[in-house]
Amino acid sequence: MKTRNTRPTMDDVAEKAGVSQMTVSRVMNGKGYISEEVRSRVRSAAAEIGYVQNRLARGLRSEKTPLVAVVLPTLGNSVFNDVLSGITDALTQAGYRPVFGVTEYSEAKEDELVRDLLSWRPSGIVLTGLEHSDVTRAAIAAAGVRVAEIMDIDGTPISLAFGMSQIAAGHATAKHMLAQGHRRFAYAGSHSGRDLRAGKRLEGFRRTLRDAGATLLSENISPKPSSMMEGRRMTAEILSRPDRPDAIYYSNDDLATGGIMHCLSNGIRMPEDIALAGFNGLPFLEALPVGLTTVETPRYEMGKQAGKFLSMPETDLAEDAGRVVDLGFNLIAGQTC
Amino acid sequence: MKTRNTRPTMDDVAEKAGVSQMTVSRVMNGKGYISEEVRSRVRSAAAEIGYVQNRLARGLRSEKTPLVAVVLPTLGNSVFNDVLSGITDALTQAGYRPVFGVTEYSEAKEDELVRDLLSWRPSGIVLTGLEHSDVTRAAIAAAGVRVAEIMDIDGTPISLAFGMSQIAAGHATAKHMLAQGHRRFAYAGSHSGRDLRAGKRLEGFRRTLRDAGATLLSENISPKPSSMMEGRRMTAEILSRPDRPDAIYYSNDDLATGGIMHCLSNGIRMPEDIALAGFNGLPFLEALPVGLTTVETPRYEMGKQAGKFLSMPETDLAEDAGRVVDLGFNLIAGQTC
DNA sequence: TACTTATATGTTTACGTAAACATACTGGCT
DNA sequence: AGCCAGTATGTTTACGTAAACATATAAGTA
Repeated sequence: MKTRNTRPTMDDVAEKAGVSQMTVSRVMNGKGYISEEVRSRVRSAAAEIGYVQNRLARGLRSEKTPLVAVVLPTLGNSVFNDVLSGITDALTQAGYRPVFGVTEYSEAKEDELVRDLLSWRPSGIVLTGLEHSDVTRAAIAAAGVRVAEIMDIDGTPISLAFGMSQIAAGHATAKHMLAQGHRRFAYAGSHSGRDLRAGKRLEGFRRTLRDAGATLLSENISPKPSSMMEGRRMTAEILSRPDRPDAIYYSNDDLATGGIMHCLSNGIRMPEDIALAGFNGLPFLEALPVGLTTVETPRYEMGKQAGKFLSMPETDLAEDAGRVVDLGFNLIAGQTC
Repeated sequence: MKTRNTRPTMDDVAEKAGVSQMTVSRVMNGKGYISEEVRSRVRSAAAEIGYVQNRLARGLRSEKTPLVAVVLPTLGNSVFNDVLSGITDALTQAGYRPVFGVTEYSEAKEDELVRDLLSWRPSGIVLTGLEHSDVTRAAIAAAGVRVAEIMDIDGTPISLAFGMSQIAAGHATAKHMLAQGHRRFAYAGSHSGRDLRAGKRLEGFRRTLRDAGATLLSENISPKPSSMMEGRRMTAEILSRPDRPDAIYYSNDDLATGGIMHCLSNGIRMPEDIALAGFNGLPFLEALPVGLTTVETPRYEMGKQAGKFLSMPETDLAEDAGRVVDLGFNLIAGQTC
């Protein structure tokens, strides 16, 4: 008799139920033929001794796990909260679990993180954006996991991307601002410009201004993470310069909201004195005294669809390779421009 | 010779480097004595064939994993984004990874989720709040994992809790509102009242009103998740009743912000016509036209400390058992009461 | 009747790793 | 010279599970 003080295993359940370990395995996983009588005997034996399966052993033996690695740049922006929420909902529904980490917009950290997450032998991985190092690409290819890239569709995905065109969003914003008669622009971004999606929006924005003959006076990039306070500070600084713009494009709503705060506190009229535009379409904007012009994005949906894709029973990946699912965006014309 | 098309293992690295598998293991984990020469040979062999360790096998053999299970009620509230962010930061620093799931404020789902997460043999688990079923308690005890409970300290933790007194927060808010001369109150909550922390705040609030002889006219609980829109709707409804309160206590800032929106849209003055108070102290409140009276909580810090605790090298758990770390809160007196 | 087929269970083995237990070679110290 | 401690490696084994391959009984079919 074994008086181990380790956690009960299938062998313990088997002994208790008077069957073989394999029979217990079959009952637990609902595979193969099991008589009702044995099934219930095993079930109650398991319950009685408090058996909990060991996923490590299961994953090792079966060479697959119900894990999906999730790589996000940050949790400091509620955008990724929505994305993660979508992913989690979809995965949970299918019995999968997310394991995740944040890169803080650093490629080196992404490499490291992806490598680490792959060591759990997940069946899928969610990456943010389409730009990834060769190291990461190689590691993913070698691991043979399903991949979903989210947020961006301007480029060639490894497998399938769920997102929207960041360039088009920048373009749309510029077009809207130009249509309101603004000609002298400034840009305000954060994270030292390491946010590549923001960079693409700026690219689309810049190009559209150039085509229209308008000027982008300055591109202001803070090394800090984005926040309302930082947006406020940056706005104050931009507006204090001799070469004053008549419109500011922010890389996101947090910064832009800081801009609104600065203007309200200083009696600067929007859009007469200065026009502002943000990006994301966060819910709290509705409660602001001034409606911010912004671009609403299907964040939850991106996560949801990516999660669904990764938790789908094996479909033919080849046919999806390089494809893109454009979930679109929605320019919301507010009162700031 | 083995021409497998599976992923490379330590055996493959060992063969390539001309050493034993155990030596590879030692190099990878930096344990035991290894000569510089062999170390570099193994390293380059591993890099060359793209070896990635198998954490499942490692965890199975060593009977421990660098995983921490995280159980949150929802991701639909940015509060838990901050908490998760703190947890993730602390864990990542220590080389741990979070695996998580959401309960949607359901005890049954918590039981199921905890059981599932424990099957990964995590070394620790983060739970939200102090109320857990016997099933969950038993499973955790049997698993022998370290436990950190967050958000709440009103009760007896399984091991160690990082949070603040929800009851005291409700009390403080009531005290503040009473001091402003309000006497007739209404409460607005969400999630069908399944949010137990909100329940405790209400309890503290209710008790304080009673002690002061003030009346709580109605407790309005929406079955929906909290959101600004729902708060707005509820506020409209509460204010349309014959028995009109002169103050509303909301279970959180989202609902309260909806209240502000309703008042602003309908020319209802705050606090003259109606006083409002929320809970959480979310950053976006700073950008609202009216400063909401609320209670700011150390969300990130709760997560951070919980994560740190769980990723600490084995400390004596017994001495911590049942202890509580009160991270406090901060009542912010705004313009709404 | 013999022979398939469906049902129900058992036995053996391998998944990749690290713990436990060898083994062997160095150099310094008695 | 003999011995011990430190350094550097190897061999065997077990972690808990499920795949692969038996085996056995009952029921249906040629």
